[in-house]
This record gives sequence, structure tokens and C-alpha cells, in this order.
Amino acid sequence: MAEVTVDSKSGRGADASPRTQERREKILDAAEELFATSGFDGVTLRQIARQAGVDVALTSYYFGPKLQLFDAVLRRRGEILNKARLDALRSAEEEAAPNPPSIEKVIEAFLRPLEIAQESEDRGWRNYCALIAYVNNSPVWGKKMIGKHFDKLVREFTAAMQRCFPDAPARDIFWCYHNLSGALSLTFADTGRIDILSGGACESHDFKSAYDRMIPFMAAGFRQVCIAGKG
Amino acid sequence: MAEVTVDSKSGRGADASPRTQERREKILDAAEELFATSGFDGVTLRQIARQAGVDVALTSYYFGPKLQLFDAVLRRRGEILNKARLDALRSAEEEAAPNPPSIEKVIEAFLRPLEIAQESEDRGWRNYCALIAYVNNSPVWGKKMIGKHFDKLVREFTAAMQRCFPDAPARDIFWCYHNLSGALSLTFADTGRIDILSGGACESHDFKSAYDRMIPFMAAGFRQVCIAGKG
DNA sequence: GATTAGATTCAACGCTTGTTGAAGTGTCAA
DNA sequence: TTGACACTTCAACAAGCGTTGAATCTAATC
Repeated sequence: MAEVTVDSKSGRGADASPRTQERREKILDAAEELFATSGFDGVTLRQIARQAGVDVALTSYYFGPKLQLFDAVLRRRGEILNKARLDALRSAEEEAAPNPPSIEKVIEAFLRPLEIAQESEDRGWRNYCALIAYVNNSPVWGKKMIGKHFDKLVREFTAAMQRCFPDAPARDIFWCYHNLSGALSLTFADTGRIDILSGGACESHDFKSAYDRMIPFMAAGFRQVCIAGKG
Repeated sequence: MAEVTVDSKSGRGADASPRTQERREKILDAAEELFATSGFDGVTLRQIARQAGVDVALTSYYFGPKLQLFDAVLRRRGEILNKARLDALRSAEEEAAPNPPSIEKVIEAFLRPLEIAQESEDRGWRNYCALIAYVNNSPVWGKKMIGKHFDKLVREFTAAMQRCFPDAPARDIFWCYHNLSGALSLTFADTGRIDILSGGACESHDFKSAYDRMIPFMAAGFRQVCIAGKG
């Protein structure tokens, strides 16, 4: 598979008239939603163009090959989100200085910016998160794309987690982060399965309820493994 | 999308000569691996047939349309796995009777049969689990296929978890199960990302290490949320 | 008002897709 | 040996794919 090295402002029409930029965004919105639903290979450029209300050829004209459009979708909100999460982490650390913040605060910095985005009126954030969930669990896309867009941020967070438990082996920190990441990813997916399993007691798009429980849940898990040891 | 109502023994060649049955299995093996890597739409029947060493037309002859082949792949090992997990749960419950087993024992019954399968010499189980991970986080496949093949088993386990915490609201039980399910799913995916993030300290196919930590981690999370309450 | 560059449309390209019907091959029963 | 039947191959189908080059339109500059 080809490398993707372009940035989100690449391709034509990136700094053109408002009308053009609006169409670019419409294409990204449509691609975001459709990719989230059906994955990279389950969507055609013609579907995306139809939903965006533009000609097929325009998708290639703006973004180049399909893979670069996919990359542009991931990057658009990824940059915003990573910045918000990093700011939240910095705030938590400043507040607790010179001590490290509690693991709850670190996890909260990881999750709450998502809640704000997902609960907003803009449906796009939910589509984006669902796409991340899909891609994250794919061997090919997960390794290639998620790493590219998120590794830098994740390293900041795992380093902060290590500072919460300075005596814990790195192995334990990373497996604990892995648990957090997996649970979060399934929440993103918003599959509606918990609604069915729980007979309506839970709703998969009720992100606040999910995160309210996820924070103490994961914090307790971290402490169990990173302080008491895995046995 | 069309309904799939056939069972795994449907289609032609299901109870024919050993040579024919062997070819059926080869097709399922190839489909399993390729679907796990690239998803339903990212794989063509011609790729599957080539990897299985058979003619394309045979895939349709044996299994019918592509979607039914996909279903047959999910069902083949799903039935075996569900039985092993249910047996493990029953054993844990009998051992603890008349009390409910500890939450650790319930989680262990949920996880250990997977470890045995994944650590076996048969690569097929790892492919199958990676496929489940991929499908589980897809809005369309997750709802349709995972529910069909796993809901019955999951209801047994969530009921057992509820018996561990009889005073906890069902909402809390299901959100905790959700966390377990998500973390497990990411482990299945075996993306190799934890290897990179941890600089080699962890290996994503080291399922035993993952489960050894996941059990105490998740048990502590359950207790925090289901006893202490989400605050 | 002419010129020019970018935005947009249209039509087509070569190629691949899932599926199928007809033809061919093997195998066991009568 | 013949017949029947399931298995296997082959070739083809219509439909759709991503992408592109030429033509057309739009709008700002000279």
C-alpha cells in the first residue's frame, strides 16, 4: 500500500474561495460518515460524492487518490482533538505540581475532551470517533494510520501514567493503557449493542455515562496492577 | 443488506468425500485470514480462492453468496468457543456453590478459553479472533453479526456478573462488561501497536501476559464501580 | 472587455468485482 | 458398461470501480 505523506492542507482548493472550501468540507463530512459505517473498502468515491452533492471527479481533484482522502479525514479532527487532550493533561499536571496528578486526573484528561466533542450538536465528531474505533481494531489500518496520527499523543499520556506509578514496570503501564484504549475504542464504535444487551438500561451514545464509569473503573484497574502487582 | 439465516452445514459439499470437505475447510481458512486482515469489503472471492488453491466458482458453489461465506467463517469457531466459555463458567459456579463465584473467576472463565485457543499451534484461532475484533467495532457488522453469534453467551456472563454484585444497578454491570469487552477486543486485534508504543517491552501476541493483567485489572474495576458506586 | 488561472463537469478509460450457466471430470450403483 | 449425480472448471456476464484528460464554466486581473 502506498505511503501517505501529504498534510491536510494539500491538494487543490485548500485555500480557495469560501464556496470551494465549503465543498471540500462537505466531501470530508460525507467521507467521514461513510468510512465510519463501512470502512475504507466498503465505500466508493461515487457514494461519497453523491452524499456530498458534488461530482465524483471533484474528490480526486481536491484530495488526490482515495487513500489521501481517507488520511485527510483522519487528520482534520485528529489535530484538534490531540491538542485538546494535551492541554487537559498539561492542566492536570500543573494543578498537582510538584507532585504527579492522580491517575484519575490523567485518565480524565484523556477522556473528557472526547465527551465534549461527542455530545456537541455536530454529528461529525461522533462519525469521526466511530471511524477511529473501526480503524483502531484493524491490523492494517490500525498499525499504519492510528500510529501515524496518535502515537505522539499516546506517548505523552503513557509517560504521565508512568509518573503516577514510578515503581511499576513499563510492561504493566502499557498493558493497562491497552485496556483503557480498547474500552474507549468500543465506546467510540457506538454500535448500539449495549442497548440491546442491557434491554434499554444503557444507551451506547450516552458517552457521559460511559466515561463517568470508565474513569473510576480504569483507575482502580491501574492501581491493582501497577501497585499490587499482577498476581 | 440481506439476511443470513443459513447454518454452517448449509451449502453443497458439507457432508461429501474427505477431499471435498478438506477443500471446504481450506476456503474457510483462507477467508478467515483474509477477512481478518482487510475486512469484508477489502477481500475478493478471487483472493480467497487463490490462497485456498481452488477455483473461484467453488466458493460460491460451496457457500453461496459472499455474505454467507463470511457467516460460515464466524460460525465455525464461534460454536466451539462459546461452548468452551460456557463450560468454564459452569465449572466456576459449581465450584463456588451455593455462593456465587468471585468476579475474578467469572472473568477468567470468559478469557482463558481464548488464551488456550490463541496460544495453540493452529494459526486459525488467532485469525478468527482478529476477525472478531475487527467486526466487533464496526457499526454495521458489529450489530448484525456479533449479536447473532455471541448474544446468547454474553447474556449468561452478564447474568453471572450481576450475581457477583446483587446490589449493583444493571446499568453499572453492563458498562463494566462493556469495558471488559472492549479491552478484550483490542487484544484480539493483535495490531502490534503495543509493541511499538512500549518499545518492545510488550508483545501484542503475548496473550498470556495480556490476560494475566486483564483479570485483576477488570476485577478491581468492577468492584470500584459496582460496590463503591461510580462516584 | 479580453485574458488567464482555477474550479467544475462530462465522458470515457481499463480493470476488477460477484455470480452463473454450460461444459467437463470423477465416482459409485445398478 | 451404462446411467446418474455431485464435483470442478471455464468463460462470460453486467455492473461498478478509481482515475484522468479534455471541455466548459466562473471570477478576478489587467
